[in-house]
Amino acid sequence: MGPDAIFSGLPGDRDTASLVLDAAERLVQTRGFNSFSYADVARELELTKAALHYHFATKADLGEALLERFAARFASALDRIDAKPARAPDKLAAYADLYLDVLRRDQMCLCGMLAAEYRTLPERMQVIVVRFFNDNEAWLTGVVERGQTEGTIDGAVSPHDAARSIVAAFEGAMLIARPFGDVAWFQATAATVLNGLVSAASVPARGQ
Amino acid sequence: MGPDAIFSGLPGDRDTASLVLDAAERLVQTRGFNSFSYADVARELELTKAALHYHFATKADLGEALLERFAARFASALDRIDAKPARAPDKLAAYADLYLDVLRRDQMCLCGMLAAEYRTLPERMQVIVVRFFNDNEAWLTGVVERGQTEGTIDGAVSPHDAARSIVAAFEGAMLIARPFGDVAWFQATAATVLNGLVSAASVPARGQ
DNA sequence: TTCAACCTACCTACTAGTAAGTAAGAGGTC
DNA sequence: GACCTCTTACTTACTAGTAGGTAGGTTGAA
Repeated sequence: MGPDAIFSGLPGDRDTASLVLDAAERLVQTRGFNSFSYADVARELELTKAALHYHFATKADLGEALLERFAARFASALDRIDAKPARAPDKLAAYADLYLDVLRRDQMCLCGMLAAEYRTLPERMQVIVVRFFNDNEAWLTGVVERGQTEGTIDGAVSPHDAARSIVAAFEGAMLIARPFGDVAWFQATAATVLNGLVSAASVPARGQ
Repeated sequence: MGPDAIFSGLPGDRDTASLVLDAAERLVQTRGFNSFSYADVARELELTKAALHYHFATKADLGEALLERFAARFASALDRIDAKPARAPDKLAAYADLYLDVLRRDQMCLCGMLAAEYRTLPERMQVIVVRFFNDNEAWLTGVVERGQTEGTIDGAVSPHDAARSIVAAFEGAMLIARPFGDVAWFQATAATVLNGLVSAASVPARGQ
């Protein structure tokens, strides 16, 4: 479904700046922002550290560019889900697949990783991380609301709370599934959470 | 309820090794394992780095000791919950309070933080982190099972899956609530998740 | 007098970041 | 089409500072 690499930037552009962002992104999502260095990226791209500083003067600039690109790509992934006519549970499943794609590459969600490191991040990066979670919450709230209107989502839960529990569960499931090296851990947990939100009326039996 | 500081080691012992662990623990839970240094701890305790190396020869040793102490303290916190006669939903609420206590200090769960940094950790630390999540899962599975037997937890969900969704949601909620600087974010999300597991039969109305 | 618990003084490796220089090319002018 | 200027995308060689870690000496109490 949809083009691959929605979360992680597989090289579409071939210009150096994009390649730097690609490498840095992968490093952040596997090791963390504080646990990779310009030297790591330089080695990988067979450039010098100074060349990287030419494109991104400081590590904070690099991090910011990373987040901006990620936010744009993520927003368009949500747009793509919105574009298809589907009922809420299917949209939520598609949303889960975004996470799953990242986890399959043994990576953590970029903003999830940066949330852990939050207190050590440059201020402008902090702002974008918070915005990411806000946007997710808003998008999910909308999906849940429409699901309740169409009768596919349990009407007893507040859409806002439901949205929060989805982001929290998905981020947490990713965080934990990665040390376990177990993609199925994420899948089962995500399914359980989403199942709990599905309207009893719209499902014949709730047994597994 | 219960003694304070179940997650974080407020100084009970006054010996240097414990004080080092206390300081390191707080630093890990706010900044991460790779984002604090022996120099940070030394400065705080007004010691030299060499003195720290006397107590914990390497940073890996320090991290391991940190995890062992944390695991022991966490296990005894779970024992304390088990000791009180209470129904499953109350035990799960008490479990949520363990997380809440940490978050109130603007800290991340130790193992949650280390899960994010997993790929950069010394091998022996990795093993303990995974064990922590396994133990949590096992304990929660037991609570959910007993809850289903006593009729307080919805019987339709597999206890194992329910347990996983609880750990995931709590860790994720903590991860996200911290950048928001909003303890209520965690509380609302945790309540939503737990509410979703409570048996419909045991609750008169499910509205908020 | 022994020994735990330090300290001084260091080391090597790495961190982000900078200064100064350069090869290759674009764009305009005569 | 030859010359000049300016830009892009780097390089080499460096800085100050920090990382974890160590060798060897000091101190005070049992």
